[in-house]
Amino acid sequence: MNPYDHRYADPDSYRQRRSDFVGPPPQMGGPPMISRSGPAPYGAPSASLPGRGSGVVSGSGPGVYPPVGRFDVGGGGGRGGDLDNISLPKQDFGNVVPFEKNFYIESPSVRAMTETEVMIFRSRKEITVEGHDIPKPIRMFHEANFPDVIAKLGFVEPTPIQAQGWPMALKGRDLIGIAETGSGKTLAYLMPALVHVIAQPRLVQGEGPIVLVLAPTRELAVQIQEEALKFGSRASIRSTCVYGGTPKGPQIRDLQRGVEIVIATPGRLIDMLEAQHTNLRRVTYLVLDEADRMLDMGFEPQIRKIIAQIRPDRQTLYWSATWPREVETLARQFLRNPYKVIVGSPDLKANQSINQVVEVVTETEKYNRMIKLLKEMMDGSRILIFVETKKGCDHVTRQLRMDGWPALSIHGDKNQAERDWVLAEFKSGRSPIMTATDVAARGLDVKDIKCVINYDFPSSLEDYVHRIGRTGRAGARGTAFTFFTHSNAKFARELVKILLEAGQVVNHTLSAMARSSTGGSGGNFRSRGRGGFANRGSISGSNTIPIGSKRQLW
DNA sequence: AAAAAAC
Repeated sequence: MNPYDHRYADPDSYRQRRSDFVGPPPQMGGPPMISRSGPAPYGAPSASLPGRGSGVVSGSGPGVYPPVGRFDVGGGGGRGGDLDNISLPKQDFGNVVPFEKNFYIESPSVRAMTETEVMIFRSRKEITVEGHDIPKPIRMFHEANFPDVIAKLGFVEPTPIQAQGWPMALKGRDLIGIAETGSGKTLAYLMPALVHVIAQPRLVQGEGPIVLVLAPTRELAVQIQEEALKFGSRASIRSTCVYGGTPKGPQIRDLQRGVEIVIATPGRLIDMLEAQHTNLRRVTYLVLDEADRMLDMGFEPQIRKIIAQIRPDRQTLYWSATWPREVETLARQFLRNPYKVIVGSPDLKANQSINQVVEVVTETEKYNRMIKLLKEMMDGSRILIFVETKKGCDHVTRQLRMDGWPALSIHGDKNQAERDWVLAEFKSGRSPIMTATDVAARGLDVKDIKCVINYDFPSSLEDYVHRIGRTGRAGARGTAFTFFTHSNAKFARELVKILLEAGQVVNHTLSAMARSSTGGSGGNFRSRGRGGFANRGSISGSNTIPIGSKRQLW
């Protein structure tokens, strides 16, 4: 029996409710209804995809796709910079009421583990731990001693990050959790979050959330909340998602009715705080998902602002698949005596169940190369194509459609209604090809993505790892094709390391580039990305390596 | 020489 189970003895007083933000609200003029009969024949689009409210496509071209391009520029105005100028009222945490955060009850079976058994378990699961007073890992779900109300969810064996992360998080300690994409990180922090909420005094009118989860994209925030709803509802724990590009009304309503868990993107949350639609005075469990991204230059000022609103004795948890050395110092500014748990190699690592194929090509060869790949692969399963810029993304999408491929694109210059719609089309398989910028690089869990194509190499190796991690999820296998040009030479060495570590065959042109490249780790994380010129001249000729045959690919 | 994140 868990000592905290008696709290919230009257779960009925919690009105469980689904948020209604999924799907384009009509007032936004979202993509209209789709009428289709049966799956689209590939290579010959017969689907009558809708035009958008105001911008119906001219009838020329193959099929009537929604226009490629941006629909919502101008309306939104500048995000980012402006946000950094907002200052929120300073909070006084001098006299806060203490709260409970240590809920871990070590099971007898866990206590019985000898140090040797613990070592063997950790080494077999490739778990590395740091910190003081580290709890033993659990081997079975029931050993976490979750409250009954959330314990009966049918789990048997926790994933490695959960096996070690749950006891750590349940102890109420700060935590840096690093594990590859698709390894169960969301539940690794959501389950302890539910336990945490159950043990806190009930919310009263005017109080903000107890748990705050921050995420770098709107789609990811929505996805996390879907999980929070799925598992929180059993314990009558309410959650909502606060993010931009969608009307504020419903979000304000949720916040004011009271929600124990808020999942948010930083901009809209700051907006809500400024307008005093909510406050963070009751937040005692803070999660940064994709934490390295949340702490990079674009986000850091906003994160600082938000964290300054939260009591310093909170529990703070960072999660990511990638954790560049350079963020650690900054990251620890917001942590107290944290644990660190790493699953797999502490180096930058890719998911082992992904076949990674890198081709060295020239810019002009990319498109035709991709078409060849698509022809080999296209059987209706999902293919995700990453392009570096929004403009490039539109360009590739337009080209694909003109050639008859059922492609839709998602990026940050499209309005949220279209982003939601495109993602839904891709998830359902109605539109099996999605082109995207890095808005889709992190965290998105779409089932059965057969293949990721990096049409452009990303601006960091962390992004590479996240992008290819959209395939090969939850134990399935996947393939990632990457076009690599001379201008990417500075990444060659590190890329080869990642490939070797994942047991991949490295093509010799890339090896040659790695040997002659001056590029080290790609520079400092916080200034990485742009700048730096490739080491040209050391590579001669165009060295396209033929891609493998079909059977080799999956 | 970028993406993302508010209105």
